[in-house]
Amino acid sequence: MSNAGDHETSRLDDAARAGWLYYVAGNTQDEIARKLGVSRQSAQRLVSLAVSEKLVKVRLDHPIARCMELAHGLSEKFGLVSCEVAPSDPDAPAALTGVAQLAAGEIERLLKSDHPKIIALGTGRALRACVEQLPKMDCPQHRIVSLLGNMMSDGAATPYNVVIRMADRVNARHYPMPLPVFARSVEEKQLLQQQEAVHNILELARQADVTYVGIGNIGDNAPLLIDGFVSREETRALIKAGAVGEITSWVFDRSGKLIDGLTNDRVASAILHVSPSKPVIAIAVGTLKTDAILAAMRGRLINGLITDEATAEHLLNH
Amino acid sequence: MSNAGDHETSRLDDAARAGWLYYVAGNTQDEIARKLGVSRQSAQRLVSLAVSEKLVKVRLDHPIARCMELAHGLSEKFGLVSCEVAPSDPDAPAALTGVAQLAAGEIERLLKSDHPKIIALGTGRALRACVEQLPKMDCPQHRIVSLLGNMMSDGAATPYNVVIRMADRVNARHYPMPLPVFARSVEEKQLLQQQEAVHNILELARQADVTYVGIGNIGDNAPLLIDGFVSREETRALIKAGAVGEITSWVFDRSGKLIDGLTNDRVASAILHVSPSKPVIAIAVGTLKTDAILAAMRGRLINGLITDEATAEHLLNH
DNA sequence: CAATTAGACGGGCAAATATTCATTCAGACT
DNA sequence: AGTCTGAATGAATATTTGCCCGTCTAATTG
Repeated sequence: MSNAGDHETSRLDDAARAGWLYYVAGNTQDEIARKLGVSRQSAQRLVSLAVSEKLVKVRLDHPIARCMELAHGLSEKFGLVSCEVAPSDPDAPAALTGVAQLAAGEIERLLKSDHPKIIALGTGRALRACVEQLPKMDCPQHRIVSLLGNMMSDGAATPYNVVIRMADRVNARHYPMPLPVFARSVEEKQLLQQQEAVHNILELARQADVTYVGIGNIGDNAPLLIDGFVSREETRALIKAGAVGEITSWVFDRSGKLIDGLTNDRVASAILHVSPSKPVIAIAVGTLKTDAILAAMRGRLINGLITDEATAEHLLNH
Repeated sequence: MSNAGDHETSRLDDAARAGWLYYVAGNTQDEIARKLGVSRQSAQRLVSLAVSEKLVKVRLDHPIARCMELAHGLSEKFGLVSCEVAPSDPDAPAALTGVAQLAAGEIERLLKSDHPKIIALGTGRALRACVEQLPKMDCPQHRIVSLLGNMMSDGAATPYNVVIRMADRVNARHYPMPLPVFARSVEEKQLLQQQEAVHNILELARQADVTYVGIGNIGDNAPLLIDGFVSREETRALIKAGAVGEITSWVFDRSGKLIDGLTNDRVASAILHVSPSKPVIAIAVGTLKTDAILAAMRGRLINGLITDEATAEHLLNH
């Protein structure tokens, strides 16, 4: 017993020595092997033992480090395939620019690919801000498709038309959806979606390689209400039915399940299709939205998230 | 100006991201390159930037780490070619076993070499304890030579006969010095050293590839006094002449210079020869000895040290 | 506006590191 | 004693990393 213990501790001592020489003194494993009088392989084993035994602790002195940890934590906890957290600007915690730049960077990287991609987009302020950050590019190989109508029910254009703006910037083929966001009735919705053009666009959206969406909360300050898509009475009914958030106007409850009936009967938007190889990434910032974001992640409506530090903190602390 | 600053910070941000992914998340630089959308080379540059900008801090959670730091500090401060620090046992701070094991390990490594080596040894409790830790070995290729006589002036054997004990253990040729430690007079010393055998041994000692010695303090509890080599009056005279320590009975002052006259006139031991390729390593423990050790290092009487944590701390804080 | 120059970039290659695998060795158990 | 087992070892090999160098870009200067 005492022998085994001694043996173990002396091995750990050596591991610590090797770890120190490697990480602190910057020796190569060959040098460590020489100094400790063991073979190079053994030195390597000692170093990796020091790591696996958690003897070496690495810390990163930079605000970004916290963001990386939060992103990692969110990915783990909610099984996301992709998660990025931008530093919050303490002066303007609600500002979108950090997140918008981060998301724009990711999209830009995507667009640089030579392989043709289908990119599906929702709407929303965050997404709009992000598109504004995109540089001029020339990407005729890609296609950008809208997930939801660009009209109000009365035919007016919707305020945050992301697809057209983006296609404009990056010069890609694009497919805005020539529909209202909500049909006036279930029958009208079916009628509209039977049009061949609409059908094709919905099919394209289904095949999208990546999908970026915003997330809206439900309540007095809900985007859907503010932008005039749903009435105050409808909002009340939705809340009563347990609604906490919406993505492309599809309203869902606390567990991320779509609400049956009510406005969802008349939503003309494409339905989301999540799979690990076809990420659906939400861009959403703000503590008001945490319930909606949490629900969307729980219900696997999304499998990717781009947010800011403050929101990420809230999400990890329920 | 603001552009340059922004550029720099965003570069550091990326460096921090890369550093985090590399050191915390354990990604390879290829993966980082893919995730950050840059070339592998750039990812490598970012990681090394994070290191050179001191964004990554490594800490080792193990008592050994402190010892390594102390050893490093001592090497730097006193230009040692070799320095090792053993953890002090808090229960028995004066115990030699930690240091003895460490030194034995180093000697064992040396003995494992196939190249014939000449190893010169002094005496002392520390060295003796160290030799006791050596395992049985078979090293006929090496030679072990004594730096100083193994007799009292009256012909009795000296108490800590290290050479014979060690040669016994490792089965090497050995050369004990058939002399008293101190001659009775300058004339006797010259006479003794003119013997051919003694002359050869001294020459061998001069050529030694490595030399291990103890360090003694001077004073009421000096080994030289306790073991009966010098009298109380001689000790007083030595202290008056500025003596603070001795190595192989050669007495030196605060700055590491050998004392002129007094007992040094009659010392029959070999004189130490220090050079970077022929290290002279002291094995010395105890806060009583710090002055002696400091002096020996200052005067370049030694260029290597094996000690324990507590002593090392004292040495570094003057 | 042209010339110069500092710095970033990526290809290619050598060094360093990680992993696999067959072998050895010490201790446990029959 | 013989045999088994599991850990440790070093050779071989695969992967990863670090660095040099020619090229390119963009900013600065005359």
